[in-house]
Amino acid sequence: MSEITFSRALTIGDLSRRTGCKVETIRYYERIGVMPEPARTPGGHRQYDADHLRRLAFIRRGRALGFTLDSVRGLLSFVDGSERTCEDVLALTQAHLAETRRKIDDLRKIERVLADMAAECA
Amino acid sequence: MSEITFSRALTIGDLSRRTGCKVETIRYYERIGVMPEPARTPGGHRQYDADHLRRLAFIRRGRALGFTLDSVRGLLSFVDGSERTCEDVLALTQAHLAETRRKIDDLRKIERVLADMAAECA
DNA sequence: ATCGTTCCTGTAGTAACTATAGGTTCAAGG
DNA sequence: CCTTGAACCTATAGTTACTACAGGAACGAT
Repeated sequence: MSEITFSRALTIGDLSRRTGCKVETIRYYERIGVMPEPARTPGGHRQYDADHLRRLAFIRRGRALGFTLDSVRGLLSFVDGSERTCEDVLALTQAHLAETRRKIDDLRKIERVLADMAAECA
Repeated sequence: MSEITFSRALTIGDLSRRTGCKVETIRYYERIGVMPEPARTPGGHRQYDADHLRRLAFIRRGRALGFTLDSVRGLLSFVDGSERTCEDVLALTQAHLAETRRKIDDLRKIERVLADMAAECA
């Protein structure tokens, strides 16, 4: 239904604006291997597509939530379609699910504290 | 009701075990000023109390959720009872509340992705 | 053709830890 | 009391995950 497509390739600057991720950080992600090397123009400029955009958005979301790059790398390995057994997948997702739920609980606590402070003031 | 008290002071190791924060990190927090300098034994060992424990737990929770130390410092300034106007408090809490809710939404998305993956497997 | 913006590589700096070295203090047991 | 091993101390160097130049080349609109 809502497939994202582009007529032209995205520049690194486009990707940066759409994800809020700094250009230098995108190049850094490529260097350390969490983002794949994209195609290049004859002049050497990087050309990205919708997949790159989705992947980078995923990485950024994970990082903003306190997951380490290594954790994110682990999550991405599902996307990268490596041959894993069902048990592996279940074990990994369960662990991450538990962590994710803990994080939501913690955020709820902070939310409460902040809301209470604001209310006390008003 | 559930006031936390200790008969003896807590060592830095106690604090570390109770919060899951490394000893070195606690000393680092003291150096940069987000944790106050605690009392010392005659021999120079740090002595902590329940307030220190609560503060450190708060810092760790914030950091684990992707807030910067600077953001956490901002949140702590409420606890530190500085004289702020009501407007200041409202503005700061509203900003953080918005961020907190965004983070919860993002975690929900990740939770969904993970749950779907696990379900697909089973 | 030119000109401003954006891109390139490479390197150095920053934030927030984390680990190691070399030495001192504490408290439990003898 | 004295020893002894774990936990503590300071200081410093290393790691992770960016972030910010510097110096130059490519792009696209005029």
